Amino acid sequence: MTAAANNPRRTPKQERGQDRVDALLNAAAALLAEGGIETLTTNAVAARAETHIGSLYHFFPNKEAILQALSARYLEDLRALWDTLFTADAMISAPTHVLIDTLIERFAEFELHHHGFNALFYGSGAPDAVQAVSAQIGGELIARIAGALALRYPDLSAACLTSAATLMLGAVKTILPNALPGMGAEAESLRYELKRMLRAYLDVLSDHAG
Amino acid sequence: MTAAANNPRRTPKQERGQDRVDALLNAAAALLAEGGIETLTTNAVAARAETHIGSLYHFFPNKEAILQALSARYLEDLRALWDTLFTADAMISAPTHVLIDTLIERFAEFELHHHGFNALFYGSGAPDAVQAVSAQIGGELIARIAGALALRYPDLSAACLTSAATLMLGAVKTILPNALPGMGAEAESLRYELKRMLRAYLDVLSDHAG
Amino acid sequence: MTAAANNPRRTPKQERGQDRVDALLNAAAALLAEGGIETLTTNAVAARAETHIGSLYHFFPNKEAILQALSARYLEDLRALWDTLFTADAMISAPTHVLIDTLIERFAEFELHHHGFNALFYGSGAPDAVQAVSAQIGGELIARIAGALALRYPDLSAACLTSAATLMLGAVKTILPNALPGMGAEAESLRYELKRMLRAYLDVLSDHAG
Amino acid sequence: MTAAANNPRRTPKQERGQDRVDALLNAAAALLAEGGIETLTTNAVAARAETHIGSLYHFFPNKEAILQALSARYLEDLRALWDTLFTADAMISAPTHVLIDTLIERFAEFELHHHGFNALFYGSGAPDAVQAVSAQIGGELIARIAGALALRYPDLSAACLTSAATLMLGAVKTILPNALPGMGAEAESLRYELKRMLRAYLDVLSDHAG
DNA sequence: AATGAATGAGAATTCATTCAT
DNA sequence: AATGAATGAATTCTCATTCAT
Repeated sequence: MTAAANNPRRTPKQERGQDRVDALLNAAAALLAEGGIETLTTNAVAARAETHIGSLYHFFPNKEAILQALSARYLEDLRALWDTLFTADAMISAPTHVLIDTLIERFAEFELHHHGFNALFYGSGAPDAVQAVSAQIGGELIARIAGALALRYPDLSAACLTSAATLMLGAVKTILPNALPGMGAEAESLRYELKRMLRAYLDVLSDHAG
Repeated sequence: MTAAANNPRRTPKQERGQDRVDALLNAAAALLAEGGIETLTTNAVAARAETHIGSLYHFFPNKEAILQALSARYLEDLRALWDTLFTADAMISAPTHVLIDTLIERFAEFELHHHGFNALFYGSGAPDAVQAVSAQIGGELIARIAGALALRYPDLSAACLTSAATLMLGAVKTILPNALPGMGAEAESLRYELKRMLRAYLDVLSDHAG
Repeated sequence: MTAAANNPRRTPKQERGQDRVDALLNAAAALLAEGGIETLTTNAVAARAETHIGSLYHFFPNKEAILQALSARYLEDLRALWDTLFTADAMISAPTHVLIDTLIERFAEFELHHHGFNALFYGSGAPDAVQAVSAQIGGELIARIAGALALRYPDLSAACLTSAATLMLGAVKTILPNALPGMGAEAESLRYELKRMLRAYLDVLSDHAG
Repeated sequence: MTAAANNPRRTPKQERGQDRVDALLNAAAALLAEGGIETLTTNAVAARAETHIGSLYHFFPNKEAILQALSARYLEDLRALWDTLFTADAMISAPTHVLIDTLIERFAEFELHHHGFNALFYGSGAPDAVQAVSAQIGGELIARIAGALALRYPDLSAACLTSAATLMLGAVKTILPNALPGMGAEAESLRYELKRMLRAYLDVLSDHAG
């Protein structure tokens, strides 16, 4: 259960191996999207990836390692997305409503294209393995949000920035999964109000002594 | 077998039964508080309640029923609290910051006094049984929040009120468990920012066409 | 893996339960006798006891606990036997050859009547679980032998007595399983020589400054 | 693929093969010494030898073959040692205490220098594969001890000699691993007593009608 | 009603061995 | 010969639920 123990059992050195790893992660993501962590059993992952339980353990030392690898893949894509959207320039000069719009809409898109991300990131009452992975993603996101806010609101204290980031991420992560495009009128309304709330919050954020 | 049989005034059966049910629910709540849903096994509940697995199934048809009963108990207390705090009068005439303060502080208190409530209500990536129970609590709370908001913002559409309520509850439920009194400076800061966010949101809520 | 964790999961309170426990231990002993620790799988024990794997784990928290319970049963019988044979009187006044004869023959009998004892006690290159149990039995036996020798050779130091006891027990435990009555002429010869060796050793034991 | 092919003097294949075999056997010995037979998995052996599981199965048809090869290597060294120590001359003319001293001290040394030997030879409750290998080593040693004793005690029957050899080897093999130099005072005492026992036994051996 | 034993499907993980490249 | 991915039976252990007493 140590960090070291969860490294991939071995780095696949053959193409076949990398394919398998991908197939396994895709299978895990699909299961996560469909039935949540409850249905994510190692046997199910192997079956879904059309391989065998032994192969799964050839590449991953245990179940948690699968979740971590999946999380790493998500984080990578998330970082790439972030770097595109929230450049220093944008954080300093873009109007608030644009920032918020971008945040919500592009994150919604991300979730639509990354099955399983929700189950992984939004798991609160979940197994420790998921909690850990979720915390890792959350930690990085909070740091990034706080960092971006710092550019825009340079007078705020670090503590205040972190709280604001935590708050904003919390709101997004709780609401967004039920407010994705294509989920109906209620979802649209929710997304709209979520934006209003975040905008209103950012508008008062600088009033703060920090 | 003798003393009891000769005692005409022994505790009525139903009361004994209710005691057992309470003990079982308390046990479930304690387990939930300590180890989350993962550790809430039927055998553990029975053991913790100092009764037997057979007895548990006398009173509850299955595991989910325990969670539902527990949820019902929480809801009862929650309703009582709500009725005290958010009367029509208060919703109409109290200043926004008082409403928000009350909401956050009294809910925080509630959570501190209701072990296991968090695990039950805040479970996202959790077993279906918990999801269902959580949705039930959430549904009622959203209805009440929306109803209360309707008194204060009579021009808003039902859809908008529901979205606002969903949003507010979502923010509270995600942030509060990590922002309870006694959890340190970071928690205080988080609670403070949470209040600011909700206040800012309410302040813009009436700007809406609905 | 702690000692506490290996206590019986619960003390069987119904007759059926104690029967099951006995059946499980007998099954474990039989498997041990027939195929050694290798064949002692929890499923095999349950099957042999004509019960189910779940029942096994109803009574024993894990595999090691089975071995420990079995070991406890053996130890009990062993203690009873020892108390009969090696009274203080016998240790002081019986001729050496009688003591040795008694030791070998009665222990041989014990082994014949306690299937599985060998596999449990004589396991050197075995799983940790067996090592531990074996060490427990060995420790008690060495203490008893040393204690008995102390009565007979009061001038010897504790260290010398312990070494002597270790030595004697080691010789017996290695040789006896291959030298039981009914195993043929070679076995008889071995048993005979074993007695000679132990007698010779006891005869020189008192020559020691200690 | 080029340099090697152009080098007419590259290492002959067999030698490379022998190197691999040696590396594998050393790896097996190391694993045996460190964690016993339990940790000796084929994959672990390959990894430890810095080769691959496929290569292992190039040289050994199965796991048991590794143990047998290792055993053969030990036997070779053991034979060389034996031939040095227990010449016919020594067996006939050396004083008993010198013989016993030599036996114990040189065998102890052997064990210190041959990691894994203990696990292989002293395994009683162990997998069949080990049992077989152990029996092989034991058989040869008993034959040699019996043969050597025959020179010293020409009147004894073959049966008696074999029993005596079995007995002596049994005592040594059980006690010695816990009585090696460098293991502390208790170990010294044990080794001392072991010598006394064997000496006492040899001293009475010739009293026998046989 | 109370007790607690019984059931068995299913979960995670291991490992000797095979085989395609 | 070397590499390392593939295979899958076997193992330990869990837990919701049923049922005999």
